[in-house]
Amino acid sequence: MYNRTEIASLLKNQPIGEKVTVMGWVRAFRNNQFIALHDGSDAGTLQIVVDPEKIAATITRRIGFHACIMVTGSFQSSQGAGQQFEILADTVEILGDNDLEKYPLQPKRQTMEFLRQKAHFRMRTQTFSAVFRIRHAVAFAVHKFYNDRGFYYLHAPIITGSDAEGAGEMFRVTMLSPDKPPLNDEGKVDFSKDFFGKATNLTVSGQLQGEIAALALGKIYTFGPTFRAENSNTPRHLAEFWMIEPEMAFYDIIDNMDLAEAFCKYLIAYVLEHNATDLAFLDQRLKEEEKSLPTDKRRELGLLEQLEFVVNNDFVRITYDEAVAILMQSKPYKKGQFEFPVEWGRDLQAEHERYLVEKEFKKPVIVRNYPKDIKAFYMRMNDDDKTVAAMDVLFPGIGEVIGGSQREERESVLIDRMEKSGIHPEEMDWYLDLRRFGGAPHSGFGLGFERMVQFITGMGNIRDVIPFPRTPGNAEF
RNA sequence: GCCUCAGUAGCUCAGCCGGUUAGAGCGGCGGACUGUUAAUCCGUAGGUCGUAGGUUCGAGCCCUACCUGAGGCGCCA
Repeated sequence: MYNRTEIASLLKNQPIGEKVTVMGWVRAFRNNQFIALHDGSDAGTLQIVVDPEKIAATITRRIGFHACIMVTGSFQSSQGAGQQFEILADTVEILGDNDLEKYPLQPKRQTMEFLRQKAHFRMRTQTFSAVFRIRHAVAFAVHKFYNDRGFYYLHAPIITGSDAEGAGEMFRVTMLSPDKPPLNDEGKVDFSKDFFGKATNLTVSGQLQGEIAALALGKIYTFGPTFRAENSNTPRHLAEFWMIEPEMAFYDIIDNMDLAEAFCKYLIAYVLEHNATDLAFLDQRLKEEEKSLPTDKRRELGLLEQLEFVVNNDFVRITYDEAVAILMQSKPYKKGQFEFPVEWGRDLQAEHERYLVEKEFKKPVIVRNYPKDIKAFYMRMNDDDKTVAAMDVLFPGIGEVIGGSQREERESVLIDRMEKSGIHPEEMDWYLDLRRFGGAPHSGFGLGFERMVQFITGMGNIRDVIPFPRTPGNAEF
């Protein structure tokens, strides 16, 4: 076995004077003498000092950018100013040469677009290793948050047979021949001959299954991949993304909003506490990037300042009615600068949401009680008979990070809403059963995992916070 | 799906009104360097100008189509 020590452990335990072995990749080799080595265990690098009298030139010649090496030597306080510790190398062994004439990465700033094409190498960069360490931390914090509050982790199915989830275009799952599928009497594809005996798709939401569980276990959450076959080409959409969907019995829309706000703040606070070095690097990266922008296009708050601000301030809570009233009083509305009309009954457009979050309140905003006609059938009808108990959490920069609602628990109202939405109640009999037999008031929401990671890391494009992005026309790796 | 912009060396870009042999920085390669921190210094090799047509005496530059990428919008998380 390898008797090696991780860099993170050395920096923590500081075994001054001890002989240690480290393995990792070269980030820089300066003055033919100083190696900056990283092994993924820590955001930073460890300096290795090479004495040319101890290490042969045949070895030092091969110490290049991102070459993999093993070093044995003594751990010491550093004489240089840039770092606290270093290893004085006794031996250096090349574990993996790197042919720099062919290697695409370079020790310099490279664009996200270029690195995205090299997804098998991009995690080696400081930016992406920081992003993916934080992605891990957020995922872990999700489980910790719910576990600590008595929620059960429910594994919703990836392949589903229900076609009424209503959250967007679905990817079909089939084993039928694409050339000659079996046809029924009407000349249409006969999915009864397919693997599952019916048409099946990749899930667009675990909510409906979540409701089943919540009405037995009380409080549950799902956390898994979700698929949307929408032709969405934006920096905020993926065809395959991860979603967290808590569902709670005996929660009304206000309880639901309280949980959503606490959840967002917890995730951010967790990363602030556990990934300070990574965040500091990303904060700096963002500041550098914004230097090239005109002053009015720069963020008002730095990344760290913004995260602290969100954790330490209450989200603004307004109703849809209030949102429309505020927008109608706004300068851009009066000057005719909005592209889309503001009118009760129309959905809020991205430009309207951005005005509320970034100009009017300058903090996260929760809008609730939307007109029934622009929201899904399962959302609970309010007493005014015009709005439903839906809520969206809007974040600066990325827009909607959470969408949720109190669910309609009254069978007759639900059937009425289904019929008006063009959904056949008989196809969702099991869903109606939940109301018929011991139904309970309940609520839930969905949080887009990548959007939250995007907000926390300050990355501009959602494709840069998931290891292998799937978008229209792209499924590499 | 709609709209806008872009594609020139490995990367990031410049290239004037269409006019000789297409440039720079970084990176690579060769060399120097025993305290460097985006190391530095000297030298050097890299190009079918996204693809296919067209206009023209002449196209990196103008026109058309397509491909790819980015941004905005819509759909949403």
